[in-house]
Amino acid sequence: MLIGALLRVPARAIHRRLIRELNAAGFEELRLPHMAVLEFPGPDGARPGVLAERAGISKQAMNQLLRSLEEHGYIARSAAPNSGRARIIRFTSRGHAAYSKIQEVLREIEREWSAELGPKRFAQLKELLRVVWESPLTR
Amino acid sequence: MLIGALLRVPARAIHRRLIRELNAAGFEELRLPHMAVLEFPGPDGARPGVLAERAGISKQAMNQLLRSLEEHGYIARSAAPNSGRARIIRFTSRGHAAYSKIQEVLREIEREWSAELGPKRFAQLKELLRVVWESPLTR
DNA sequence: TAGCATAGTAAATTAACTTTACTATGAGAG
DNA sequence: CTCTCATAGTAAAGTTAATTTACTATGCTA
Repeated sequence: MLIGALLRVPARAIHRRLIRELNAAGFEELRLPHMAVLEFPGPDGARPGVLAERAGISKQAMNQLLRSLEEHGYIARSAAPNSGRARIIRFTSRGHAAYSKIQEVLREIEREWSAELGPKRFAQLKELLRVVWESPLTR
Repeated sequence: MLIGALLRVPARAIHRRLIRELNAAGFEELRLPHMAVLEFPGPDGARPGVLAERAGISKQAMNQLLRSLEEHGYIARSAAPNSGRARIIRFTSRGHAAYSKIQEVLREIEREWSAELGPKRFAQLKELLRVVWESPLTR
């Protein structure tokens, strides 16, 4: 089994479960594409262009996601201080609640994995992934 | 850092690199959605409905991907033996070549990761991911 | 053999992303 | 100072990809 499938399958399982549990928790408008905005480290305080780059989509596509999230009351696009053109994304309270829910589900998933692998091996797994993350490999 | 981001970011990096290198190697029609068909363990010998379930998309969506891949000469949809309605997907030689290219790129990525982490830690990482894979966690 | 479930397909619709195009701001050259 | 050019953000149009709806053909079983 090559590394592609080994990473892809669990990553996708987590993604789908997040959406499912968010929808069940009352955040019904959230679809998979919205996760590009909400996932770690979240949009709060960031600028649209930075979010687009993070997510690996165009600024225009990000703008559509942001507009959608704004219409549904998750975020606000406000003018940045000290700058005429820059914008800053801010969570509304609903946005904060959704983001907290995501964290909560992820922590629950971590508990489950930890139970399955044992705490020691789970910590090892996270540590190895962190090393990969911080290396130039993922850029 | 929670497990979601730790898995998602490298998985996406691999995904994008695969597309990039496939396109550069002459498989120019392949887009990201096609990967749902081509990624491990590949469509060869499988039935459309099974592929759809694997990829987590509807049978209809899978059918569109298969038609697109058929039009571009990667696969053939042939009637399954001993059954009137079932179909079997078969790689053409071009499809085989693309699939081999994917394997090749993945092995190159594994070499890079192995060099970065060291062979021992890389083997550990794969082993831990394999345990996760085989557990009920990813279903 | 009638009724029903399943596999596969297709058309229409909806959703999501890219391409193209524009405005406004800011930075630097002259 | 002001002209030019690069950058941030946005929007509309067009394209691509997905779902929803609907249908045919096959096979099972009551």
